[in-house]
Amino acid sequence: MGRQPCCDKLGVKKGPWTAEEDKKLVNFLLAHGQCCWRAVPKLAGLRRCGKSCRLRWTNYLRPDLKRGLLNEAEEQLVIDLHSRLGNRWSKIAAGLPGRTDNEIKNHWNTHIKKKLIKMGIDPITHEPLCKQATPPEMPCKPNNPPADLDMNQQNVNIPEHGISSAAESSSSNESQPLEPNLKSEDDPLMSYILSDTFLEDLTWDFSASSEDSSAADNPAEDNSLAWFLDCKDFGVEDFELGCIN
DNA sequence: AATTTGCCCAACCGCGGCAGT
DNA sequence: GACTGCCGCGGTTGGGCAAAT
Repeated sequence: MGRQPCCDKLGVKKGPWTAEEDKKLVNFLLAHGQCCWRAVPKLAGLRRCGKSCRLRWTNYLRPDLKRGLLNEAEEQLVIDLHSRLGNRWSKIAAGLPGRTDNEIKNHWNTHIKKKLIKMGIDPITHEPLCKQATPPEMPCKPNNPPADLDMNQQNVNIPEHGISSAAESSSSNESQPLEPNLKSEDDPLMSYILSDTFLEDLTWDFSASSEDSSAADNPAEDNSLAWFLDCKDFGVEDFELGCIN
């Protein structure tokens, strides 16, 4: 037989994460590290599947993440890496410390792609659109490049090989810091994580996990204790809690 | 001021590769 | 070697928000 399923389909919460869930997950992972995603939700006292926890952690909660929009240099680097790697977002993200594949993918789809198209560059091949079998409505050259793209005209130097001038291109737009980056103090959770209180708070508080606020509202779900006790199902004893000290 | 429209991004879904049994 | 499950990845969705009307 194979392994046990990663999560029970029943009773697994979906949708947006609450601050309380974030706190539990961060507490757990910072205290014990990432060992086995399947086990994390139960050990952390969360009604989520391991996959969801991993995603939340890697895309949002990791302390080493940069917050806010990609700057010009990063954007240029993404374009360059994409021209060589294609849609391998995880590989691209590896070249931008502190950025996630999801973030880069989103930024690409919402910003960069449109910019390139407006500039007459195919966002897939990175070739000028006029070199290809262009749709009739697609101009070879941007007829009226929007003013807000002027800054990119000289910057987006689609590379055929090697990293293009990301560094120098970034300097040309320093006067316009797109948007203020989200500061940690703006985000209650990140503020909490970075605070001394958080570090002092790193306790193995399983009792907290058993009091799910939603359970109080819904007696049918008030099986948190059973849920937590269920940990034995995948064998806490077998699970080498040596990684959890 | 109320409603509509469009954009952005966090999160979910499904698949492929790898590893355990 | 076959089967089963986990992990990681890329694609997609939908809710929230701001701008436009």
